[in-house]
Amino acid sequence: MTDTVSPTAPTGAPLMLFDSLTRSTRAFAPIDPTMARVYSCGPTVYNFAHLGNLRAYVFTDTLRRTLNWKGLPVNHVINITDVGHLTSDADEGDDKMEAAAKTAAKTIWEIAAFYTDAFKADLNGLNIIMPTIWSVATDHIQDMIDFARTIEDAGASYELDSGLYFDTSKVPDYGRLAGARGDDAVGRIAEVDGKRNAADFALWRRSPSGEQRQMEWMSPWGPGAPGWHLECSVMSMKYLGTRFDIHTGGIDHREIHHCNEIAQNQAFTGTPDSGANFWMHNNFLVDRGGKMSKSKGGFATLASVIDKGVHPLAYRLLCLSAHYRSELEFSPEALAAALTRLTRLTLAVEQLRDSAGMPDWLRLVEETSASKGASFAYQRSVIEAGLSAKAQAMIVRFDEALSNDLMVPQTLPLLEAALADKAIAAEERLRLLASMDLALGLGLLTLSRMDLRLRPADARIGEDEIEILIEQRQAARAAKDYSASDRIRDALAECGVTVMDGAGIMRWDWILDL
RNA sequence: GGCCCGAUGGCGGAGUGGUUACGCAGAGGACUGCAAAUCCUUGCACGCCGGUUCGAUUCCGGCUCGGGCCUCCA
Repeated sequence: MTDTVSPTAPTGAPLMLFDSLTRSTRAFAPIDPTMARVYSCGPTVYNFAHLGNLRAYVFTDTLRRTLNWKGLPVNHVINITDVGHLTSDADEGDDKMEAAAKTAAKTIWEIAAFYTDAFKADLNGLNIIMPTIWSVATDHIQDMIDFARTIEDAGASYELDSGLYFDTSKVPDYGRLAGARGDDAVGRIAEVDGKRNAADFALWRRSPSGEQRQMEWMSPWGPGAPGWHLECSVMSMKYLGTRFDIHTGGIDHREIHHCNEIAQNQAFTGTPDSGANFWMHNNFLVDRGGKMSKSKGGFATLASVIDKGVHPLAYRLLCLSAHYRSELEFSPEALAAALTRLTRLTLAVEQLRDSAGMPDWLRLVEETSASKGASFAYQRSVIEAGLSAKAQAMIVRFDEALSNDLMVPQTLPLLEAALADKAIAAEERLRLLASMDLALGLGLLTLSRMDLRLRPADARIGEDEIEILIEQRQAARAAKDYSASDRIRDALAECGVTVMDGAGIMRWDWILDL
């Protein structure tokens, strides 16, 4: 899914992005003016992604869509970390994991494949554009060994019984990304005997003698597995070059993982370059207890959200309602609010589509986006051709918010105002929606109200049965037998169904039970 | 223990030295047999104590509370 487009310089307001390394917001300019190169730290695939994990990819997707929307194609790499630490994982008691291992997958490799697929399915559900390249860690073991060797040759490592370690004192400015990271601030790290500096980390973890790991490879430092910081250095450089535009990841990577990655990059290239021009970190999804945990609560995964009858795009909208650098407080109520908001947006767009018919621009957009490859720049040119001055001004404001370090929460009121502004022709409002939604990725042009009616997993009544009861109730109402019609309505409510007489073909919906 | 961040109405969440987005919920109205859905209107806030200032929710200091990283983590 590369963006196949005639490259254009980014348009509109200058794109300002916050760079964690310099802790400042700067104008973004791609190294290669025809293509932005972005690397995103991906998931470790030994379990389902929970909603907090997914927020990172909604963020990355928003970044990518914004670059595209502003006219810049993106070469995007996401890694899949399938080198695990299963031998020492004290995190037991996860039924899903065990159950899945027992039923669906037998080997560690099958488990990785299973959760990789599940992850991709989640991304699909959230309208997240797939990366240009998925890079799988275990496909790059030899690259990692070669990379570590270069670091060793550069004299930035040393060997201990437990493996090959990176000497963080050999690199300038170690820990800059983390802010002043004192070498004495060790806290609760279990010390490894012989480490020269507290912050030193493993490049290669040698298997303990006499122990066979589930995943291990031969190396100049004996059998074992690569240190996990290695993979991102290796794969980002392999696919994007020693210097690329943006590296993204969760804020938890800012202090350690990315510091180590930068150190490796510097030792490898023999330069003070961090490797990326911008380091961007999304903040956490939290609940009242704090950072969303792996196994707590009924809403841990996107699948569980769907099981509740909540459309996954409601979760995307929830993510979009907060800035990526702010913590976002998750609760069933917040999710329900997002679903209601999404529903009303969908309704508004459906009405616009009804009154706008099928203008040429819309047909063109649907054809070209369906047949893949049409750039946002091209689609925007089609959509926005001949917009009135007033509508253009709305696009400008939208662009300004987006360009201001992805101020997406501020774009939502703009979108809603555009949809509701009776002073603008319906067809033109639809154009505004079409353009804005390229960046927002809610899929509103094609989403229907009916799509949002998701059957809860625990529903106890069939749709056919509901339709029959609805018909009976309509008949009773027509006969003015209101006690009968109310009885049916109550019966449906008992089954978790609400009737909506004034809602056209919808007629009924599931009652959310969060 | 070390380093760091946050505190906005019932909930989520923007933003600003002086007129304080937006969404959800609530309230009122329209519609409805009554509801629901929808549409219109609308009340509600800036943790505490000082300081700077003509004026602070916005700047500074302290406090309290909450959270993150230091081990794998989005």
